Amino acid sequence: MIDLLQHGSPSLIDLISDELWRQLQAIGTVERYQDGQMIHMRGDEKPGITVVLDGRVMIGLQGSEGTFLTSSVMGRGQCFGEFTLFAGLPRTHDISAIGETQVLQIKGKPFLALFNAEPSLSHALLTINVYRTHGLLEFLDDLRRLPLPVHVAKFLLSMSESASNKKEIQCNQEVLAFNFGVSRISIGKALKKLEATGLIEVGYGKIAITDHPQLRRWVEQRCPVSALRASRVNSTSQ
Amino acid sequence: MIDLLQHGSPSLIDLISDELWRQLQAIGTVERYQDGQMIHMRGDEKPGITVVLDGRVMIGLQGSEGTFLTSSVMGRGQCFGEFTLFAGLPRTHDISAIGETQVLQIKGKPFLALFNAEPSLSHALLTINVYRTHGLLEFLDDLRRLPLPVHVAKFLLSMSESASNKKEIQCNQEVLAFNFGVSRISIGKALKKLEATGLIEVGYGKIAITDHPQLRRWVEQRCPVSALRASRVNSTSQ
DNA sequence: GCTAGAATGCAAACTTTTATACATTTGGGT
DNA sequence: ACCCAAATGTATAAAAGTTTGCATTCTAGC
Repeated sequence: MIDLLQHGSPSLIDLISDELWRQLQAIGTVERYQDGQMIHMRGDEKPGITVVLDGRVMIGLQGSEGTFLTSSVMGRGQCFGEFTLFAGLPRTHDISAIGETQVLQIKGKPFLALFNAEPSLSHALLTINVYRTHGLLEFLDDLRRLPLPVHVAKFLLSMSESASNKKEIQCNQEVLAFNFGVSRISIGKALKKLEATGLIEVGYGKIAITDHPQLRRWVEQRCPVSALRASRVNSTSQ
Repeated sequence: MIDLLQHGSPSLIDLISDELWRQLQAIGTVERYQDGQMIHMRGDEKPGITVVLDGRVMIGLQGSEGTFLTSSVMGRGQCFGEFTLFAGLPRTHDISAIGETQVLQIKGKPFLALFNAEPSLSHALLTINVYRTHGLLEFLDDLRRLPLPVHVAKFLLSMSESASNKKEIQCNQEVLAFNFGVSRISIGKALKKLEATGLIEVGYGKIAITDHPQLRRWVEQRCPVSALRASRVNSTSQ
């Protein structure tokens, strides 16, 4: 799954202890949603944290006539809503379910109470947000500095690391194009260019990385700084 | 000052109590740097938080040919280094002083101790990072969706709010161009277009907003959520 | 197997952006 | 008041990206 917020950032469930996770579940309520159902709407005033338990949620903005512009997609363990809690502002995005989805909904007050009592929870939240900030900054940097094919290659590498199948990334070119803010045609050209090196293979709704280490080297040679970071995620949980 | 990380996000000093600020100062050490002096280097392993006390710091990457590519500039009250603490990775950027600069350097261990004992500190840090994430996401969204002149206008508006002088933004076109990832020429054209509306005035190393509310309306007319491009980029399921 | 819908490939005309080069303007410093 | 480096304006060719339209390929579902 292609995503700017999620990619590279660890999940809340992975970052906290089983005990703390149980506590969170105790103060929250499980909600079930059908495919396409709205979970939150832009402008909602109720602050709270949501954790995806099962399925996926789509974060974006509802356009006119049912069109939806996605900013982010989150899967199991990912959480969102921190902005309503820590910035004290209403929801900035619409959030809806992809497929049958279960989420844990935790209201602002009980969450903050636990947050104040459990440093490991704030530690985990901070870790997530620090990774998100960092990932976004780096993506933006690359957007400004790298030619499209190189940037795409780098992104594919980093996606493949958090994917279930390391060799193959499940995404169509249109979604990819939107992430990079360019047209499908441009992405197509960039992918063709990469394919010509023999390091990736463009499929139908998927992209395969045929030679991982070689592609990494190819990207590193083309980055102005040796900017490809090791993706070592050591959860500093206590 | 033009900056993606800082703009819109509150400063640490503003977010915490005087008492907590004193405690932070007690466990940190004040360091002084001359203009251009290095404060941290990419790759440094020492984790810690730094708070700018006076002057400014430049966060960026040393390019291949001795050039410095700025990612961010931070002023009094802003803090950085959370990534070294909460992601457990070495410094990802070079950081150097702009002008005579004082910073409060707090080592990882004492900071985390205070962090664990004081929920208001973690609350403040989270607030900062949540704002940063949000600001970056929105900027990225605008980059993909808005024509350059509209995006520039929106950015100028948001900059002017955190500027010392609300009517005038101190920045040259080259810096602006880098922030948007386009050439100086493109920014120049966009600014000329905006100037033609009479809502801003382009000066030498500065941009003046002549009619704040009118410019705001001008931007809103051109990027309402309801009028987003009706592209079928994202279907409800994959 | 078929088939329909989705995804991709491709080409031509086009718009936008870039790079380059140079002229002009500005404003701080001596 | 002058000088000069920095910032901006402008022009043109080249490169990159977009739009449009349609052909082709793939795959899930019957």
